[in-house]
Amino acid sequence: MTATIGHVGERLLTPGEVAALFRVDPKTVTRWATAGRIGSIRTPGGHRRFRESEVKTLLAELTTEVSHND
Amino acid sequence: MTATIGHVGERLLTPGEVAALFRVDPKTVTRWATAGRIGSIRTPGGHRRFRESEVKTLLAELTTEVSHND
DNA sequence: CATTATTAGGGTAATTCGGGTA
DNA sequence: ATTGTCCGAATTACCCTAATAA
Repeated sequence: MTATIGHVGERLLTPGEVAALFRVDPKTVTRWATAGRIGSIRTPGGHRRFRESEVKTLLAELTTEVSHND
Repeated sequence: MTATIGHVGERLLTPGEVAALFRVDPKTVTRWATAGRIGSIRTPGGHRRFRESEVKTLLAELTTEVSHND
């Protein structure tokens, strides 16, 4: 059975995975997190993890950017 | 409120469950315990168990939320 | 008692961090 | 202002076998 852990049970992505989705360097993803443009969860060791749902939302917003061309 | 029950009855999580929450390898959770970054209980056989409340608290403390308003 | 999955160990790659720079 | 890269240091991931858990 899968434990129902509310908001904490969100699927998480590594910096490298997020970077691959956006086609940017992992360091850039780190900067987005530092700048507060994307939420992040830190491991006790200091590495970042990102919410898959939030990443997908940001990716969807990129598609919307196309309409700026008028 | 409940009388002085302390930590008795606390739900315990396995290394694999904690690892899934942080999106890390179970071995990494073991290192956290060894390094004293997270408290752990030992089964008579030597396997580690973690307090759910402590894990959730840790997750909450290391989480950065972001409001997407531009 | 037998089976399957998970964990403990240890060792070695791969990733990430942080700062500084282009 | 944003991103990419170089660096050293730290953290994490994957490999194995034996033991524990359920």
